[in-house]
Amino acid sequence: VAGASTPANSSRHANGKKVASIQDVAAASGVSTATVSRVLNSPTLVSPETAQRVKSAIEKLGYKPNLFAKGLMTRRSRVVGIMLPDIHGEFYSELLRGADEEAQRQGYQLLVSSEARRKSSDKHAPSNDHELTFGIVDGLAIMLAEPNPALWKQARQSGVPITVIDAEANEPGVDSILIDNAVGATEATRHLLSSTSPELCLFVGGPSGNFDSSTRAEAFLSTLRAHKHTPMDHQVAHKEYTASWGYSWAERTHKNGRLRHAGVLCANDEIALGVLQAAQDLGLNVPRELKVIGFDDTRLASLIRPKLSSVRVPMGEVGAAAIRLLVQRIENPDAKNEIVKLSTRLVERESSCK
Amino acid sequence: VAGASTPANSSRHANGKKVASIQDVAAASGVSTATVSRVLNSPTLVSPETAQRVKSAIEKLGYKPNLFAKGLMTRRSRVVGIMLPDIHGEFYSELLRGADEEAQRQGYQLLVSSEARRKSSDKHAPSNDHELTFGIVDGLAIMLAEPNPALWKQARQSGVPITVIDAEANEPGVDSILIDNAVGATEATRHLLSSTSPELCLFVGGPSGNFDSSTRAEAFLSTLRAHKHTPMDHQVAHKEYTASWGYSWAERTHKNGRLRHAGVLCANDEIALGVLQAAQDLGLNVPRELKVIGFDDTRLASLIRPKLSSVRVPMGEVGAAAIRLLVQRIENPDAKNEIVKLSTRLVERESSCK
DNA sequence: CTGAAAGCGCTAACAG
DNA sequence: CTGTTAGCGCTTTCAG
Repeated sequence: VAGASTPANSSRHANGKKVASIQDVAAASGVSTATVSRVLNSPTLVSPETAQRVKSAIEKLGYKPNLFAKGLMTRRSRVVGIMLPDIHGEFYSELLRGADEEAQRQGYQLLVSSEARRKSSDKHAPSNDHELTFGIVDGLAIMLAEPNPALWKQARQSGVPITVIDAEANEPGVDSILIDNAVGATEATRHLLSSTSPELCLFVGGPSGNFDSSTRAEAFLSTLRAHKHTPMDHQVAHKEYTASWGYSWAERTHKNGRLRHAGVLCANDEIALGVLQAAQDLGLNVPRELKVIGFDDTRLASLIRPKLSSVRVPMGEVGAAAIRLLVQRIENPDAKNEIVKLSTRLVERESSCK
Repeated sequence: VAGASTPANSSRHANGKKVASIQDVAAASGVSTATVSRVLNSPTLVSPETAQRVKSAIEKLGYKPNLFAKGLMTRRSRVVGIMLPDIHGEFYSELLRGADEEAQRQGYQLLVSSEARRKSSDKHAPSNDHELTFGIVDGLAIMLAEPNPALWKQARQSGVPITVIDAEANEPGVDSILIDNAVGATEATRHLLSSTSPELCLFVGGPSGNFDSSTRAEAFLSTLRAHKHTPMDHQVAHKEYTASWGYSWAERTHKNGRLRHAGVLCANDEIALGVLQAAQDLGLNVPRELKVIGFDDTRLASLIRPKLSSVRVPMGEVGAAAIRLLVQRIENPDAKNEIVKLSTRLVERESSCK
């Protein structure tokens, strides 16, 4: 085994470019492939001199380990997947950023997959899009904003460690990240109640099946009850997470004579923005004649005027926690289940002050 | 080779769970592994009866091909990487969505990596974070919003096909997606000029090194010159892509007596929002006493009041085009270079009308 | 149309 | 500390 200095065994990429393999490095540095492998993976096991020789060969040849071959042995890719209902929007975007940062911190790459993908295609076809996702990742963080048994089943079947965001998984070996919507929603409702009587407090929700939206509505109602008020049907409405829904809701409510002097809690900031705009168009002064509180505390909230009070949801931390738990489980599959509950809190701004 | 119906050769996941291998399927259906492989990859080469038998075995065993082994042979992962300066924000978020949708359409998964990752860690350490990214992906779309030779070099060395977003790569085999900032910026400037004299037109830019921001500024200046005006220094300012920069710029400009009756083109919508808010606080009516145009046409633009005129940049399409070109090149490495230039256009709203 | 056999590039015992 | 050896699970000639 001579210290040949030119790639002998070199292989090639799919596109035809040749790449050095571990064999080439071994040959070039006059050691066995095992030693090269050790230099890379267990440096303590190899003598400094040999290590140095191997390293220069690696450098010279521009050697990059073939991750497929590596993964075939180690059954690890150092890639984690994250599956979200959608990728776009302030909300998911911040979550994704948090996840990406944490993945980076842990030395993992992030494979992103939005569920929106599959919606666009045939809903009924049992698409196997995700098998690919599942196949290569070491673990999967999956956000279930509403019930989705099909997706859940598919994820479980994949066999990789899973972390669930936003829903509680009662299965062994599955960790959960929960958002404590109740705390913030209660705080917000109490804040409204400090200047508005219970019967004038209103909740404008998102999709009725959405976990977050319904938990927020529930907390709103409980708080009203705690204030000796039995909520009436019209005090809670559900539809979607958009400004135009907020706008139309406000118009209609105003027509019914119920908007002036109301205190409105919205299930997200966009809805709140719609309400705010309707108020402006209807000539209602916020906060004097109408108090509005949003949810999520997206950048929007502090950017618009009047500045929107909003319940802060730490989306970045949610994403980070999901990845953190996931990596923990990947590296220690038998650890006991963990549930991280991230709190929310009201950020008071102009739109709700007395 | 009997049709054993229980996994004989079954292997296990990293977490200890056992999984069926192609061998198990072969045994269970009484064929060779080669045939199983053919059923999956070249169905035409195998008789319908055999295929059926194999398929049921696959189904029964819940067999999923091991993508590492597969990749080791095929040198393909069907994963493409996308590397962005940041993940968060309306802008990148929309780009990412477009990329994800296109990847889905093409049957690829999307591995996301923000450059922000590395900034957080030591800037000087020649981090090898990205080797991982590069190692497993079949190709890489990389956005270069400003010069970054180090990253570029690393990407090129990886050997995988590359598509560049926002910068023109003059290297063989590298495709580019360009945003035609000039068209929209010119259109916007002309629009301002229709109601404002050239010396009252102002440009508020983002970071001075940013490609987009400087191209927009350049087009702004050219248009002024085309209108027989020699721009003065104060007519263009650069700093950052934030509302607070827009706000402070507007305050200062007002103090200098140059804001009233001005026509302002901003390098993005957030800056424009800052200008709008300053105008409001300074008691300037928009659009009567001040015209403002943003850039990017993010959701923000149509959400705020007055509604912001803005130059629409089709970020979703940028992301989609990047992935489309990339996949094309992966599947046909020797095709000639392609440059896709996506156009921009002014969307007139309230903030700039006469 | 199907099987046998040869690896892809790497890691991980097991010896020395 | 280092080399030898035996695969990981799959695809792909090459023969039938």
